[in-house]
Amino acid sequence: MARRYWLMKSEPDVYSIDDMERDGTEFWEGVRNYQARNNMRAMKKGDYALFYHSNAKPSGVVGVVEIVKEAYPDPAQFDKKSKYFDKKQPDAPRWDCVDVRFVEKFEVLPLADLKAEKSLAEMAVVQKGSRLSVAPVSKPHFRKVLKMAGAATKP
DNA sequence: GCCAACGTTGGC
DNA sequence: GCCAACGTTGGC
Repeated sequence: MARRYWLMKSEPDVYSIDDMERDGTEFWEGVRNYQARNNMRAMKKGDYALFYHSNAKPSGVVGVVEIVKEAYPDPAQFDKKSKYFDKKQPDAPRWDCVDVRFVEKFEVLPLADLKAEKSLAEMAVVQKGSRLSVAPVSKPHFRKVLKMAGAATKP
């Protein structure tokens, strides 16, 4: 099965690419949107994802991570102390997370640059009002973004 | 901080 | 099942 590609958003105030680099491997908790969750469930070990900073100055792609563990129930949904605790269904897991490993960090490639690049017009993150925090990325788009970012990672 | 674009909830 | 109200995301 060929490797697939994704984009994962995180607010740097909550969890940044620098945190990712420091931690090396981390579980991607707190996804509370069904479409995003379903995308995570489709992830396979070895897939690559663009690490995207949202609500940042500027927002944009800042690095690459690799999926190292496929979807399993997000422990945060059972944790009363977590802000991701699921009050509605604490006994019936609805939410999943995956484990990701830091691969590369680069200079932020701003959303404005992605929007200005015509060949990326179909990419989910540049669509108006896109709120999807975990989205698939086509191989050509993934390659293009890496190239624009001057990344060392080879798809 | 504002607000557009969604997604979810809940009354009916 | 409809849809208004509400909550959240995220660019600017």
